[in-house]
Amino acid sequence: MLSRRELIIRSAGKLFREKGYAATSMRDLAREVGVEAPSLYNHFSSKQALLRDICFGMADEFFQAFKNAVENKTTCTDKLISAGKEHVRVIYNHLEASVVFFEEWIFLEGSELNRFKRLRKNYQQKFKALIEEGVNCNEFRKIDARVATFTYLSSLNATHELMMHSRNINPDELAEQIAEIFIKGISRRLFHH
Amino acid sequence: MLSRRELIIRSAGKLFREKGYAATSMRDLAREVGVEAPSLYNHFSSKQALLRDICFGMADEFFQAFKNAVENKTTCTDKLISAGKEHVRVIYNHLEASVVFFEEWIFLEGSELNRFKRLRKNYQQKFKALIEEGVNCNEFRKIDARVATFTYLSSLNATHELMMHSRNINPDELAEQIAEIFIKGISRRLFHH
DNA sequence: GAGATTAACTAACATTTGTTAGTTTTGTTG
DNA sequence: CAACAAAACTAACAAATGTTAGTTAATCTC
Repeated sequence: MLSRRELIIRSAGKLFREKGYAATSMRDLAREVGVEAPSLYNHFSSKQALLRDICFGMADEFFQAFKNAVENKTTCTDKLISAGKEHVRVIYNHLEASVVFFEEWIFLEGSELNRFKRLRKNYQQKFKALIEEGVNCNEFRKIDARVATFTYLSSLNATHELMMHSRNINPDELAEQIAEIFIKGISRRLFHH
Repeated sequence: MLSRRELIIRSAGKLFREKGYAATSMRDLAREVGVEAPSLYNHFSSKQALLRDICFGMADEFFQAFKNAVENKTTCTDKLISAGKEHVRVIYNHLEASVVFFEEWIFLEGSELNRFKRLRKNYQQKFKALIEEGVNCNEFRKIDARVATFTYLSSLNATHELMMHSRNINPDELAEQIAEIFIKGISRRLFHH
């Protein structure tokens, strides 16, 4: 059973994704939940608080997934593939919220905005570190780690668009294919993996 | 010299990128231009018309750039690299408007929204066709062209974020690096190109 | 079943929104 | 300089916004 609070968050995620945070009114959200707008304030202190919960909730998910992904893996290649898979799996499991996480975080206000940016940078940094390590130990070619990180993550992030439009896509396979292209692209030898 | 109309479009691009279409008011835009809000209506019939001009103007740019990119190129590899470079160059030359093109088009209304989606699909199709051709003539591995297209384009599109934050990046070099990773990733032999 | 908590409701608020009407200023052309 | 067009202005509109106040219904605890 879905708690009231959970239902509101989920509905907010749906609407924020469809119409964007700014274009979604509390009355829109209330209609979706099946309630009058002021009732929402019994569960959340503000519209901003809803966005905050979604964005930072998703941040937690991504960090947790990364942690699980890399443990028990040895090579940078394996770690990057696994992290990519887990990343896409999080998106798949939270299709609506993850779009909010990717595209609506700009509407976070004040210190929360900065906190969010810091978290995001931190997460990217984890991927970058793996790539740099791979370069240093000759697992990968001498590439610009910044550009490579960026290339990999933007491909992974964009999967939400694919999965949104055809829900029966297998996220593991999708991530696998992206990872394969990327890893081959930065590897020393072909058929390395 | 910047025509009045041009100045308004450019300011709208800047604000739509910074705050999003929905969260940018005509009064915000007027302040940016240095004028009162109703004066804007001497140049544009509505807020929506501004968005329309930006989005479809950018679509033209991308299509034109692609056309220029592939002519006089023979292999699929060369075409894909060149198209990638031109694509990133368009983004670089219109940093603000291109972000609007990528992220704010959802606020297009009615038939314009559908027309835009069609254009976008059409453009992606051009890349996909190149990749499929490359697979058929054994230039590339047997990969899923849909996923590969998607991987390449999302990396290219995301460059706006990088270039926005450090304007002195060389767009050609950036595109070159991304293309190199991607092409190696889908090629038959390493050091093929 | 009394009392207390939770969560819904209605009514209303001050602002902000895109846009129109009508008027005045500015700049160009004969 | 007269005439005209372009583009600015002020005032105002109806609608929508996030949120608060105050109240009532439902649910749980003892």
